[in-house]
Amino acid sequence: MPKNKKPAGGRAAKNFEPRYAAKTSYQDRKRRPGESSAGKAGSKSPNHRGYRAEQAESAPKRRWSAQEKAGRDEARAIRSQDRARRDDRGRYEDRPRRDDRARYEDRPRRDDRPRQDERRYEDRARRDDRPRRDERPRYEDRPRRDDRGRYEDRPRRDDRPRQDERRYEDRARRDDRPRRDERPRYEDRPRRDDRGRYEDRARRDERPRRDDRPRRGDGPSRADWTAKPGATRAHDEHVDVVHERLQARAIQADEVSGTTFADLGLGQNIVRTLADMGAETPFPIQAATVGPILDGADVLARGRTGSGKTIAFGAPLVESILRAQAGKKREFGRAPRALILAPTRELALQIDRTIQPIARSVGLFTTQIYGGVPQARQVGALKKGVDIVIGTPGRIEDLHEQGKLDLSEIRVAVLDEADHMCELGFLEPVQRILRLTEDGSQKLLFSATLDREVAALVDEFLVEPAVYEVAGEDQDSGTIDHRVLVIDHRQKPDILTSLVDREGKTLVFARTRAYAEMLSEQFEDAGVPALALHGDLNQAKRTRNLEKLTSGKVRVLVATDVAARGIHVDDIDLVVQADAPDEYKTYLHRSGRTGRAGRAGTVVTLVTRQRRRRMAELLDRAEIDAPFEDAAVGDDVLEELSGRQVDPTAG
DNA sequence: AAAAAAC
Repeated sequence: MPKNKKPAGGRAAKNFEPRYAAKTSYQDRKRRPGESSAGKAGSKSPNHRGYRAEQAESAPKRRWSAQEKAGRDEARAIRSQDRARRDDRGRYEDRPRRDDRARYEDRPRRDDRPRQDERRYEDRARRDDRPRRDERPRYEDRPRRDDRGRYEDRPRRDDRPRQDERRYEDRARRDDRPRRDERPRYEDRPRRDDRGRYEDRARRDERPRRDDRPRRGDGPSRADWTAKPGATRAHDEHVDVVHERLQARAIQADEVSGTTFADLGLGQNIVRTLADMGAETPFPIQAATVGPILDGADVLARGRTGSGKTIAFGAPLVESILRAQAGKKREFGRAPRALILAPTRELALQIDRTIQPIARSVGLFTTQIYGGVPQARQVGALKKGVDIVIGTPGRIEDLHEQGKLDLSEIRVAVLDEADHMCELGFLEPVQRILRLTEDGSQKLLFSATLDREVAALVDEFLVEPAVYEVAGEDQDSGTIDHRVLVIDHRQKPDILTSLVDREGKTLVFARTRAYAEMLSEQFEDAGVPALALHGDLNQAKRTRNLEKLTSGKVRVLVATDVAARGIHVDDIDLVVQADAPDEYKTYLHRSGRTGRAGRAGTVVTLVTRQRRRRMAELLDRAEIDAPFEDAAVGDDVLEELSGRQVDPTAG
């Protein structure tokens, strides 16, 4: 394949230069240890091979000590290893041809120059011809570090706002920047007043309070949880902060039934590709958001897990970019026009798998930009030019800082799992990235759990955003059967093994990487093939293990919350939470790995007696009804949940 | 507190 040859040739060509440069290090070999490190303060400990007594610094030239010889031999050994390694790089064929070199006869005669190993120190340029060692500025006399521009004296950082401290208020005023009017105005759309506008959302106090609704048990009220956002309990326990829900314009499912993707404004090629992917007619969330996105509005959308959010933003995004590019040539090395940010690499990869075919159907290119894999391919794609970048914040910032990713022409930016992207650790990189996009770029925020947590981004980046959701589509109305097993802690391993020993695909969630790893090994040992998915694995393994679950080569995957959000595997029919989640949102996302696109699924959460109440509170916040039942090893409930036949004669 | 996210 010429494709393979090209990079190889390129590498060889590149190596050509450094090999000549390598001569320098060959010359280095003539140096003796004493000189090469002249002036440097040797090791202070007498037993160290680099040890040089203080007075050696100024002492007259003398013979090599045994110690120095040993040091020299060792240095030689290291250098010859280096040489061997060098040889591994440049291929023999690529090295300078023999004919290019001076012919043997023409080279200095053997006798004219000492052989490498015979060359003696004395044969080198005479001391007198060179600056004498003692005449050279001594290390001590060289400009002191302190004499150079001191860090403190350099232009103060404080003179300009630090990147992460730069506040929205300090930025160019909106009015000073290109007007948003260049985009199709959202106002021109019909039914504008029907929208739940962000600004108009019902104020907290005006809405029915959550505690007015039927509650399970007597846990702290929602008001208690939200009264002081971020407040901590007496001990260092994590607090499941419940953010105010955004009021949305609820799309009635029947309101959009009968609508087609074409009706929504998508072009023929895209519609056909969607159909090929199995999306014949739009899901409600898609019917709700495609129009506004095509109109250029900033959109917040909440759609139940597995409700088709990726297409809801992906298809109109491709259509928008296509329209904006209309009539323009596809330039080599063009800057990307759309950016999709995701919280995990797996999710970024998966989004690309959905969007790439849609984009390609109209001649647009996508690329994944995420960490854990070599940059070269990603940079190569960017050099050729892509239209849509899909990735995770770290690598995107990295490539931007390296000048390899130009974000200045991004006109549509999407945050998938937007509320998660607003959490500690994600928010700031996301803000920095969004600030790099084109002024007035369209922002789309999607999540199954979209709440006021995204306020930090909404207030800075979104203009008159509308919130959409599908009426009656909260998590509890879905196709998922929620169960809580109250167990004895000591039986947990056996109960887990019993649950996962089944036919269907099972996703097990563990709180830590170590426990996820441990559980997968435990299942293996018990004869249930299982793999792990967590951040301690290299990306190749992560990708492979998830793929093995998708393809069915393994039916049990034990994961940390890296797999909690967005990951779509068609037919996971059981989710087991080996550790109960800390946050109601985590519960919703984890459980959303099953019951995708209307399928049935079961979520089993294991809790100990002590955690019972906390779990009840969490489920209350998640607005999920789940029966609690005691379970022990061998109980029928384990058989039932795992889908194994319960023996009717067993009583 | 853990997990994720860059080399």
